[in-house]
Amino acid sequence: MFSQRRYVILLKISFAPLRLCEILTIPSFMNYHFNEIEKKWQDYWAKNQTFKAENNSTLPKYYVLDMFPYPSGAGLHVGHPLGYIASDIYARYKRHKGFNVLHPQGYDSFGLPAEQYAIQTGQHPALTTEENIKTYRRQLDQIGFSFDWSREVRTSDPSYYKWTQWIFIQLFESWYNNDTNKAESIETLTALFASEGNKNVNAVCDDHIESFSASDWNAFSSEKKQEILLKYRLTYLAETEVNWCPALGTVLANDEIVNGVSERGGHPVVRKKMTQWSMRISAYAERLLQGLDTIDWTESLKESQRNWIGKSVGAHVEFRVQSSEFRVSVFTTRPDTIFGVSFMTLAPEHDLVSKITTSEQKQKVEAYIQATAKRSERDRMSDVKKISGAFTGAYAEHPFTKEAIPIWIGDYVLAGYGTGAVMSVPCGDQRDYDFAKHFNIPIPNIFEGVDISEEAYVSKDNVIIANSDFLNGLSYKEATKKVISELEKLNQGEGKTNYRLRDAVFSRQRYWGEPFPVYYVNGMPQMIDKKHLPIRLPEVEKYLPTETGEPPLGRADVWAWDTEQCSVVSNQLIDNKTVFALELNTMPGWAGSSWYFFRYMDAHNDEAFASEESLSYWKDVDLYIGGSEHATGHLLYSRFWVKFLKDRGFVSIEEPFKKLINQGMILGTSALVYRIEGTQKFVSKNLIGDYKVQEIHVDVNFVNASDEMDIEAFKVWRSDFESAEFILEDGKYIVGREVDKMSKSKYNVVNPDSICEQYGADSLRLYEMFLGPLEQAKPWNTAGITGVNGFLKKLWKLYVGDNGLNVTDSEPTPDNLKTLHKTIKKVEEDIENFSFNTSVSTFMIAVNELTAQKCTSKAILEPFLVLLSPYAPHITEELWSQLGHDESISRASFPEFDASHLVESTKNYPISFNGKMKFTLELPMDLSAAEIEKAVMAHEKTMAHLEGRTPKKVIIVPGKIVNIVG
RNA sequence: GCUCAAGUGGUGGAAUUGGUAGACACGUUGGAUUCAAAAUCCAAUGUCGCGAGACGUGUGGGUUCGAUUCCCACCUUGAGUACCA
Repeated sequence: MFSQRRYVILLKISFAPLRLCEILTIPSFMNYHFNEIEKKWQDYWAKNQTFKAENNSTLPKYYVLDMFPYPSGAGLHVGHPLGYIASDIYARYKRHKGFNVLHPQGYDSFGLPAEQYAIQTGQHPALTTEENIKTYRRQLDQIGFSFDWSREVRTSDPSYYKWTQWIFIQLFESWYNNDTNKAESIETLTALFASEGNKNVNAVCDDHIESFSASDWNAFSSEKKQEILLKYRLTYLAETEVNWCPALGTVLANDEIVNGVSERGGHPVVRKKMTQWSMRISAYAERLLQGLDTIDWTESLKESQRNWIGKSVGAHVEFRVQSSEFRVSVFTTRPDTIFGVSFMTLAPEHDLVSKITTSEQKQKVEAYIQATAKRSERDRMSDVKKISGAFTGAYAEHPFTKEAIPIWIGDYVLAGYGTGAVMSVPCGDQRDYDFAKHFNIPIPNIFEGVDISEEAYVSKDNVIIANSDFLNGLSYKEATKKVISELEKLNQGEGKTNYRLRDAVFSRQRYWGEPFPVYYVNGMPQMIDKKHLPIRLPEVEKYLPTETGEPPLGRADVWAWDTEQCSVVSNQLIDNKTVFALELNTMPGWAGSSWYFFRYMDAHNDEAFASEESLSYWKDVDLYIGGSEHATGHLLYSRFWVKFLKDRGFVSIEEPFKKLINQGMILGTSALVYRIEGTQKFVSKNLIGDYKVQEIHVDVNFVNASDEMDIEAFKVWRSDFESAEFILEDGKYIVGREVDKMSKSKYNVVNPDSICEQYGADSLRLYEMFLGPLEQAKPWNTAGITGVNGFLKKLWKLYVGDNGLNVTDSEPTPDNLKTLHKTIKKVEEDIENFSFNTSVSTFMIAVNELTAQKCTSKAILEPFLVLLSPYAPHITEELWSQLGHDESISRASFPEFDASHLVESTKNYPISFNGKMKFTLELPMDLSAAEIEKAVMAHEKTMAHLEGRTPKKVIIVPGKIVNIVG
């Protein structure tokens, strides 16, 4: 692993470089020249469109998809292709197994980094994106993926985002009917309104919608109607409190915020009221939850979606506020504890606060509200433990006892969840308990035989309610049922299910995203007619949003859409009599990625996002591979859009991704050198001792497999190290190691280009799989690649000898057959279970065995190539063609496993035990009678324990029972 | 705090209806080849012990003829989530 430079020096000082001689004197076909082979077959595949998938076939379909990449400027490092290699192996395997495989690739090419780069350099994001895609494509091509590039999609391509805009219009023209439990055309809603008003409409919609009759509706003005409908549409415009990130100049969705700061850049985020487009994903909360049970995803991923959806079952309860008209409505999961309520708490932002606060308490309450408003989201999160609050002076009335309950405000109650108010039961909730203790509020105990002197009793299990009138003696379940029915009688509550899932904000104040197909007339949003799509991004002079949040599209004078309607809607005509204005926000990053898997089915369709035929043929993604960072973003939004498209009859599937695998991240192994503080002396790792040293990351390419650093390369690396001195151990400088994320700043990035150059793509593919289990995070270490590289060289030698091809028509020996068939069995099992790492070992063992057996039989060596070809497609393709095949090896079918080649010749030894039970011992033929005797004797005791069980077949080897077969 | 996942040699990791722990690879050591290096090949390589042998899968218990595997408690690490009523 020495650098190229060092290698050149070695060549120079050696006057008879043997390697060159070898190359000069020996015919080239004898050695494994991966560079030539890989180039040759990559060109062949491209030219022959070997992996082009057809939309109709008598073969069964199989759709293997990777999460498409965002083409960043840095290009690929060795961590990126991991998932692509795994999916490629699976796709190639499925082709061998006789499936019509769809395995496409594309780019999620709208996004913030291209825009940031544009802001800094003034270069148009489309240009940098194009450049980056070229680099990605070159890097992907050299790894030998079997993608069908004829179906490539780019989310920033107008012919693609035309359909993203189209789907947006569909969402706008739909509402969610709870009675039919699906989205319907907005026309069915207006028909209902016109015939019976909104009394009987059971829709997912905004809160606080006034009720109206049919005649009211028919009398409403057009604007009024639009305003009402907006509250029902699946994408709607609303003034909501959003996560505003001033540094990025845009709003962020909940899943784009990590620990109170923006996921990208780590900038602070504040709450701000803005008018924004939102997606009514909450309508689908229950179906998104239920659907998880029908798909084959990892439990942990399902769990994080379940947490995100956050279903909680409980009750909605209303408390009258004494001597006023107001009611405080709360959501609780513990209605059974209603007799334990000793106070109520409202979020400081709650609407009622200003209305019910008494004049004596006004000053304190206002001071408290101001103090909490000042604290950012992050501060509020960081001192969770601090208890604070204020008494409003108002009292609520208990629905059953009619006792007065003081109403407090406190910032431990969140305005955004439930109703923003809670009924506080200190004996049953720890936060209520702490609050009560802090403000000396009574803590009545309503649990039988439970000590609450130190903390609240929060468990729902093994609890008997006491001191609770008609609930006494009941369990949690019984009491909950009972109290809900009593509340319903009083018309002061009902059973309710709450979800944590919020509607998703869909507007971004950015340039590099999909424009909305929207214009406004008198403030009301209108969809631009579908025939004018796509609405293209206009040219602007500056890509930066303004500080106040005005989107960069506002700078556009001319919109690049040359239709009649354009001239009507264009901003230039804003002074006309009717005021038209375009929507200037763009869509968020997840818009384009929420449906791209359908576009691959029919990527060039101009009439629809995909034809009905292609949609009904390919249906859904059978296998989806990608990182787990999309658990609550992309994977949830995609499922939402698919369910919506199904409801409206555009697709026939309920879930887009049948099986999903998260590949683990490949980490970098950083190398560290130790500089003695204040000097230019570097001390080798094991000699640090008492020196005070400073750790410095050094380029991993200067370090070999035994952690020895190339000192010369280090010195020329950076000018300030030119005069470096070294304290060596055994003449070597040994570096320290540390595992980090791969990043430029740690100098631990390994580029697939240089790996392909030095060892070849087949080695890279095998090694990435060999590193460890697909789903696990694991550090990269280039040193180990010599192992798989050596394997490929051995493989080549097995097929190609000094005098040409080693393969003959000779009969395979039983040993040959055994090696082949155990390999078939293992590899097939491994691929089906996605344990690609262990099959690499299996191949190595097989090649060693076949080499030792001096196997030349075509009947063995030919099917063996097919087994290996998903993993190492280039070398197998080359050998396949040398064996005389005209067609690509990818057309060959997977060899059939035949168990008879694995079974040792056996003889059954029926033995009886205690004169009653009979066991059949299957033993290898070559076992001597004495050994059998010994085996049975050694397990006399064991047998005794088996007595009384159903007789079984016992397979044993000397000294041990290996298996008990039922 | 809660939820989930995982702890095995110097390193990455094998081993499941409970049955020879450490496959395979890296690294290390020794040898062959070479003027020399690279490459290649052979051998050794869990720990202790000259050896027979003993010990050994995070810790402590349990079930079992038998536990890396199953159960309980704990410790550690990683990921997600966080005042969700």
